[in-house]
Amino acid sequence: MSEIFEAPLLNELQRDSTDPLAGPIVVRNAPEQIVERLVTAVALGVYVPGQALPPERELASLLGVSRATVREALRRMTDSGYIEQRRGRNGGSFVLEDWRPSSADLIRRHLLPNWTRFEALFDTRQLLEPVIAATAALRRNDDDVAALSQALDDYHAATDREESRVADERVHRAVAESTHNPVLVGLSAQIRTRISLDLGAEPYTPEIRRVAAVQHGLLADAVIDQDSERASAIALEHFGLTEKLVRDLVARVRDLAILETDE
Amino acid sequence: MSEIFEAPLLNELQRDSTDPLAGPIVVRNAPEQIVERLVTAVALGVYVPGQALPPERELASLLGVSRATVREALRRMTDSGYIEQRRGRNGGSFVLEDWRPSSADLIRRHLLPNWTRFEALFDTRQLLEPVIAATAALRRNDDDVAALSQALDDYHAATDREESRVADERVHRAVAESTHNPVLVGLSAQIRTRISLDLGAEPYTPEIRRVAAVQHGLLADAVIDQDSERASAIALEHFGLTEKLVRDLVARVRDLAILETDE
DNA sequence: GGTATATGGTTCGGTCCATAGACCATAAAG
DNA sequence: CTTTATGGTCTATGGACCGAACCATATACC
Repeated sequence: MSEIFEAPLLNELQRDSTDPLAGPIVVRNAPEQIVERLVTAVALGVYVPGQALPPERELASLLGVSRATVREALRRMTDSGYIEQRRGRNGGSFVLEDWRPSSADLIRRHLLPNWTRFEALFDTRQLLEPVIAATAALRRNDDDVAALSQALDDYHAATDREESRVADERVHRAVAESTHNPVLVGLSAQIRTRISLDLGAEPYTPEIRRVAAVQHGLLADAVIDQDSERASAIALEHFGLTEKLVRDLVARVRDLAILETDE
Repeated sequence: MSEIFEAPLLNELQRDSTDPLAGPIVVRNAPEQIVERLVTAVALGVYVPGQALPPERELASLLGVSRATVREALRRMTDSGYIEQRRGRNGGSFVLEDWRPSSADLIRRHLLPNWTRFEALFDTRQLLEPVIAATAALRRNDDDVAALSQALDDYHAATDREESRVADERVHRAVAESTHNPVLVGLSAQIRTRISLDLGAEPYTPEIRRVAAVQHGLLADAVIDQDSERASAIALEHFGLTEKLVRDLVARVRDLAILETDE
């Protein structure tokens, strides 16, 4: 009887949710969704630049979709310059280097128009992550401790920017997973992905990496020590820092945009 | 360049988000989404039993979709027994009474199989709502105070169960909106809707209504007084109460299910 | 009573999306 | 130099959604 309720959980959050009938229905194409998943996978570090995605036939089977549909998704990513497709044996769809457009140009084109949505996202993260950290500290078990330590080690072993970014992602995920609440894990991951994607990774100057490294260590330690208050405080500080960085960055770009003549 | 990123915000949260490639791609039909919106609208009290939804042609234009598609959605809702369609002038799609299947039967069929997802939802709500309440207390302005007072008045003026449920929804929404963060408003509303839908409204025995009424008043007062700690504490207690009620309910039903022979 | 009107009910042709499967082209492995 | 794993191309089929017209019915209004 209620089979028609099997709907996605926390969907359509960009709409003004005060009137459920406002706004058009958008059917999300299969290729569209596939692009989103693949891009997310790269953003989360499942595939790194230079690496090949699974072959088309395998993707089709993994995603329960025809090969033509997978190809359409990959075509769009190729067109947008995010992957490169090579033929022949040992061919495949290879993630390109530097496909994150973390330039002032991107910020002007994408970030400024949607600025209010962004502020809400950052705000939500800063409210949510301390709770997640505190909860993680209260609920973490031995497996979580192991995962946290491992993620931290990887983080410190990271040499270049890309490795560092992937390790960063893993630390935050390990914390979220220590809550043992899949909804929270998903929320945290999606907010991170969204911010990371739109920004072209969080601003990762060497200086930031040093500060973040310390904070990650403190955060993980607090969770391991089951000190929920400290975990919460550190998370608040950590995400407050990244928010401040983005605000500074945007402010600078905005000033630049005012000085320049519009293209 | 980045136009392919214009994707829904917090989507696909039911998937295991550790591997972005796991799980099939599901294209969400237009009718499917329309059903979801209409059902949500009723759950939120935009339309009450006995009332007619907008005419098909108007819905089609509102939702930016063809009339055939709207009709398909309404057909499904009719088939499922949620609305009744009447022809002729003054006809329309009328919300049926008692279409919330808050029976032990529903719980056995729907709630028990998805129990882990449900626990995560409740858990998330209990973690999130105190933060929302506290933030609302810190940020509420005079308009919010007016909205809160109005919602509270409506709540106390409510006579029957249905009115009470609608007013309940409005109180919680007024609190969420006092945070001035649309993402939080959406999250809170969607968690509430989902729980309410799957449960056939939260368990609303007269006794609960009395306790909830008091707590709602305290919550609104705390927000109005800008006392974030009290707001947070009351929210924690309030949602802890509803969670406990559901757990008791389910436990009772589960016991019944064990005693009965399976159909 | 009769007519106008607002609603749901039905039908038809068109377009686009996705599927399934076969086959071609290419480059590397063996 | 053959095999093989990959991407590239084509065609046929089914389904979803659209747009628009037209039918059926019950009420409002004259």
